[in-house]
Amino acid sequence: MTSQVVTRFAPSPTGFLHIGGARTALFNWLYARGRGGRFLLRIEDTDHARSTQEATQAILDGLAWLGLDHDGEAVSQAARAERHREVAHELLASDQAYKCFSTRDEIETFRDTARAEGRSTLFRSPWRDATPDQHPEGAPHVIRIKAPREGAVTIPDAVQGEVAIRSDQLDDMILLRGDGTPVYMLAVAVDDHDMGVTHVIRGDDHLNNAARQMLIYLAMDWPLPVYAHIPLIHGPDGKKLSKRHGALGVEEYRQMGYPAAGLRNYLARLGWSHGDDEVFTDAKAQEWFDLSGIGKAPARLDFKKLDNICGQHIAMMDDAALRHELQDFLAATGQSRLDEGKAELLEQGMYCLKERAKTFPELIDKAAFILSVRPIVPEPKAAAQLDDVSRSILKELTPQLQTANWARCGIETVMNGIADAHGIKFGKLAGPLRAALAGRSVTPSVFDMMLVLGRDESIARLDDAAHGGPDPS
RNA sequence: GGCCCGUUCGUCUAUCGGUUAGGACGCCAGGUUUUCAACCUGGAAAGAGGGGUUCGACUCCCCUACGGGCUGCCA
Repeated sequence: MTSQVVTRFAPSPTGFLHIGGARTALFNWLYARGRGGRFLLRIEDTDHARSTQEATQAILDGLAWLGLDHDGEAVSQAARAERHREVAHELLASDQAYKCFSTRDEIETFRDTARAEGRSTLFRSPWRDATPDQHPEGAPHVIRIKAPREGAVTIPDAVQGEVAIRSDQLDDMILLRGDGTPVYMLAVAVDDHDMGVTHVIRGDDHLNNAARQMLIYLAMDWPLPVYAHIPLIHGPDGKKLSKRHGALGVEEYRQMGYPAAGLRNYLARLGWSHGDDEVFTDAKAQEWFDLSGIGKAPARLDFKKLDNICGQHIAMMDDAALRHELQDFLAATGQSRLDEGKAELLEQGMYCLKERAKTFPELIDKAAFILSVRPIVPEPKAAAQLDDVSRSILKELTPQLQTANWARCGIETVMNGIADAHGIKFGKLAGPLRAALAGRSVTPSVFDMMLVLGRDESIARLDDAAHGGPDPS
């Protein structure tokens, strides 16, 4: 293999893993994984003031939960400062960068007058063509790149097409600050190159930056990566995603009980499509994902669709896997895990629950009949179903169930028999049975509940209901 | 202000010069049903506006409007 695909996700550790960042990571992951490539992680922690260890951990946790595994250790950008400086000095040596002694005040003044005169505010340093003997001895200075003054830089972008930025829009950006620390643009270009990144897939807020970073590639004579600037995600109102839209961090989605597989699927479809395919596995997503399928317009978050996709994923998930994810969800939300007995029963009953839930809390709610223990205390609505008449029917029912063939058809036969004997339809019986078995008026099928609970537990619950009540005498 | 990017049903999107503009979510109606859900059937619903180019534009070009981004010794 001559050219292995290498992608990367490069978040700055200033907070939790943003849902938009998660999608960027997903796209990079899908692209690399679908091509037998490598997916790298780089923490852009060069801003010491804002970067925190907690944020780094939160990002790592978020990626882990989402199942976006990266290859190798996460790279700390800050730790590579020496290498960034090295490149800056190489550029200086080859006369493609220069020392600039302009002070912040001077630059400020330059911008003010430029603005006042309606000219470009891009700073033009007077030091660009100065010779070393003109440099003030030991004065503080930054190192700037010599950006081309003529022509344009054209970014070949796999999503946006060829985007040309005229040189008069590009200033001699700073490479090394006055204190010698490297600036973001330098660090990104150097790191991407050194890490062998072949495809830079990132938010289109970096589209303009790509031209600046290309300047470094060009000056160093490095081969360019393939750029793919993807549109950002917007809130349901079409505005830039912000706190008022609710959930921003993937951790919040986890807390809400969305399965990671469903979130991956939903996020993948946001801004990317493969014909009419809506619901798919990771394997399919990896197989299908391609830069050419990415759209150019920003997409809005739609929780209704997220719900639906997640519901479908829960429905198609393996019962044992679902059981474990549910336990993890409970633990992650500070709830206690189910004991093994309940968990086992839940797994057995999963077949009649999983097609009814879009999130884990919903699944747990639907599983109330499994999780609750006798005596079942019916909710008001369910209690209303247990009148004297239905109680007496339940009393009749239990002995018959005792000897019934404990299978769907066997139970059904008994139920229909009882209903017939009382000249009612089975539907009339279902309400009281729900109340007795689950204490609720909305439940899965009564047959499924009885099958999952087993003969003894079912009969015990029916007995409880038949003999309970406000005035048994 | 300058530059860059974007604009198909309410939402996610298909279409890559010729289609009754397709699908999905949601919504509405009907059906099935043992409640809810699920499921089945049907329905309403779109090319931002204006100019070109062309035999023919959602599709190509220009303008406008709107939205977003960049324009830092932030990342």
